[in-house]
Amino acid sequence: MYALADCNNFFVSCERVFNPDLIGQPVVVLSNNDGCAISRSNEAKALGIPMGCPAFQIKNYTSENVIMLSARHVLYRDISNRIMRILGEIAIKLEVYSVDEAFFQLPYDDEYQNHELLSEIVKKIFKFVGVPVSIGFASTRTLAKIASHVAKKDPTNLDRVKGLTNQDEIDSVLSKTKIDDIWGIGRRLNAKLLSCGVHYASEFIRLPKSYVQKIGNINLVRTQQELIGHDCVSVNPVNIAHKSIMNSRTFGHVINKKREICDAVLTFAQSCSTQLRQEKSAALTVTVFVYGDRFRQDLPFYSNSCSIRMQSHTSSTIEIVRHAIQAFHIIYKEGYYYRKAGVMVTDIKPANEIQLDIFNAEKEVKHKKLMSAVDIINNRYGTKQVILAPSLTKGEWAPQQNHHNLQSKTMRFYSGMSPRHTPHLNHISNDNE
DNA sequence: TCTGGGGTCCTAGGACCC
DNA sequence: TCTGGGGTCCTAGGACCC
Repeated sequence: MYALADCNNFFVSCERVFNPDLIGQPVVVLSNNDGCAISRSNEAKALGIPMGCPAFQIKNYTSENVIMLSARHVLYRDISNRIMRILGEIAIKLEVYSVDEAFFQLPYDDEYQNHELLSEIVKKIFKFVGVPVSIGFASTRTLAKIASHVAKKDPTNLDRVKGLTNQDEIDSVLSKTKIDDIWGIGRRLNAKLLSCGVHYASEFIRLPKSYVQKIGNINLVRTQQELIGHDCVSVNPVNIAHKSIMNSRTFGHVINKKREICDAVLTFAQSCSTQLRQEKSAALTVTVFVYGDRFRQDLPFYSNSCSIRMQSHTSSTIEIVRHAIQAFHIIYKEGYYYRKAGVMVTDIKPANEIQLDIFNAEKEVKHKKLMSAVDIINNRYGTKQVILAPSLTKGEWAPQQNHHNLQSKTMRFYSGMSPRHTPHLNHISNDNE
């Protein structure tokens, strides 16, 4: 039996932990740059505000005053960790799937016993963390996901736990589950399946395997098998090293000054390097991309990307930044306005599997020592205490975050954490750099 | 005026090999 | 005039997830 624990309206629920005045109000949490809605309270959903709704359009949905908040991902991560720890007390093979979701296996064969156990854990999480969680369980992860959906949506389900173990009940739920509510079926496959006359999960599971493979690919076949009850989808545990690491931002406004965009690229490259070292990994390829403003009709649009393969795998900030800047100079075009840029590192390997480059061995050893000193200082005194000198500019590109949840008293619980999560502002405010 | 960020996997097609 | 069969690897693009 797999269970899926899913936090309800997670980011909004986190904000409510710190500001109970938000309870009962229509609240949305906005993406970086205060761009669009990424989490909505039930009240906001009831007003018809869709996921991803641009912030400036929210008022079109209602005359009511919707509370909009800038996201604070550091805070959400911290609350997520607390919830995962509590789940870990009962879970067998906990798989943290995202910041607000985790799969795990259950200890009992008996549905009633499992239900009781999960009901207790839901209560415990709400008592100790303050975030409402729904849990579904079934014989496969895909069915567990549907069960958790049922647990969340059913108002008569007071303990927010739902088991889908009885075949008649599974059939009944699948006959009411629209195909785009199935985990693994997104916008495109939904459209394709609808055009084939398939509307509900119950219809989807009756399609011949070969036909499903033709419409989609092997993954869609797996999804179908999971709904039938064959366990064949797995999730990547969150603690294994990434295969790619990306850092990118939409700027607060369009920028046409090369120096400023380069400054952003430099910052992103530094973040990628730091994360690589945290994961004890090293990358071979650095990719930089720049992007215009796709919504501005009055400006010519330009976007491009460039990948550079370095001499050897590395996690050295100096090497990665150097190549990122090189790539940036290749794709930057004078005369255009830019709205977004990013850096990605790929071809990642564990650092201990890297062969020392015979021609650069001395430099690599030096960089390694320097980087570990930098990491020690930044870990002890706060991130970005030591950065590369060229990045000491004003950060014109910094995203906007203008909607604060002003609860300074409770925020002291989280001292040392940047409430606004605008990394660049942190280091310009430190004169002793 | 204002539209996010960060990941994974699969497949088709091209280049290249013998 | 006639031009095979079978592999591998890489990449871009498309799909999905939160």
